[in-house]
Amino acid sequence: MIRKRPLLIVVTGPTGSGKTDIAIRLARRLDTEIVSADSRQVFRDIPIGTAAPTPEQLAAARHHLVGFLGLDEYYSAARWADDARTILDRLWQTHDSAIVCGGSMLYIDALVDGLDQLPTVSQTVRDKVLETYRSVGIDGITHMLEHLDPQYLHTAPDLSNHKRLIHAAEVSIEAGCPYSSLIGHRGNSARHFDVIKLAINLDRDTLFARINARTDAMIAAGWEEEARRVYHLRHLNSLNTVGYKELFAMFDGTMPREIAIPRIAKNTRVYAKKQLTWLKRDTTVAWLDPARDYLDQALDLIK
RNA sequence: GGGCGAAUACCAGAGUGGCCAAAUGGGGCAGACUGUAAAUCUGCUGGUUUAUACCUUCGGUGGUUCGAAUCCAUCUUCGCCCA
Repeated sequence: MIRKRPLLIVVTGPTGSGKTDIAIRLARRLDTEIVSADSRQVFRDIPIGTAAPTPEQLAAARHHLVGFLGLDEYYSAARWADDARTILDRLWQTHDSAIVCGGSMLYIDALVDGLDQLPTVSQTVRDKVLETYRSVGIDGITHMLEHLDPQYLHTAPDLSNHKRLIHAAEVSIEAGCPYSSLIGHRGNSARHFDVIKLAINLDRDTLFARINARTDAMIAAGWEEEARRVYHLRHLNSLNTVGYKELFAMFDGTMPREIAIPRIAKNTRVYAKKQLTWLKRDTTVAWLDPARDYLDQALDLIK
């Protein structure tokens, strides 16, 4: 297959839908490699709880951006997109295609559609805004934005979301100009590669049954011991994650085991639903039919 | 056989005369999303396509009352206690 432009094949779908297996089959078939698009699998030391590719899977196809970061290291969609681009560009020197596989939809969009250029917020500014939030609450942040970026307050889709308000305030301070003046330009940077997005579409019952079973399997595989080893780091964002939150609460004694384990499965289902909501509005997604062989469909679509 | 208590929406559970289609939690459904996103946030969850509107609900039936999930009678079921 000779292509004028390199091809990026995105394999995505809700958690527990079997993305990794398909990506590996595709990679072997196309003789290429996989870049993981998973905001938690990037971290070291938590492979069980993040359902990271197993050693066997890693041996079956070359994976990138898995388990390479310390739990205390800062990371973001923008950084991931940069890292992914670096790897992909290198890959495309010797391959026509490459695969991105994962369920972190924001990360995938950052790579495919680009993000607006924003300054990286310094720790000083971060602390300052956070201090305001802690002492005055979300009203304090809203008040800051009335001066920093009143426009954002008018257009913000959700004024109850403190994380997003805080982010707008931080960026405005760091950049010295309103956050809203910096965004809205993404997509301007023309891609030099083609993209095909494949998403797995299992029916809800099947997907949820798989998630429930996987939760049990992860526990059986030693998830609790893994979580205990990182318990002392529980305040880190990297561990503000489905599963670890519930296990930590269980270790703390604030949540009984018979509540915690089912809740992990439940919160994973909720997460899967959020991923589906995100994908649903992405009109560029090609949904794979679970009744047919995924690899055949993928290969048909790539032609 | 006798005594007491309880029956509320998918579940648990508040409510004890009008402000109740009924708190709260769980579960479910739907949505938002451009820099820690497996995060964070939002809406709905009796029916009527919309509703500051109407209709049907709080175990069954019958009453009292201008008005009942709330009071009375009775029946049914469940729990506890005494035999």
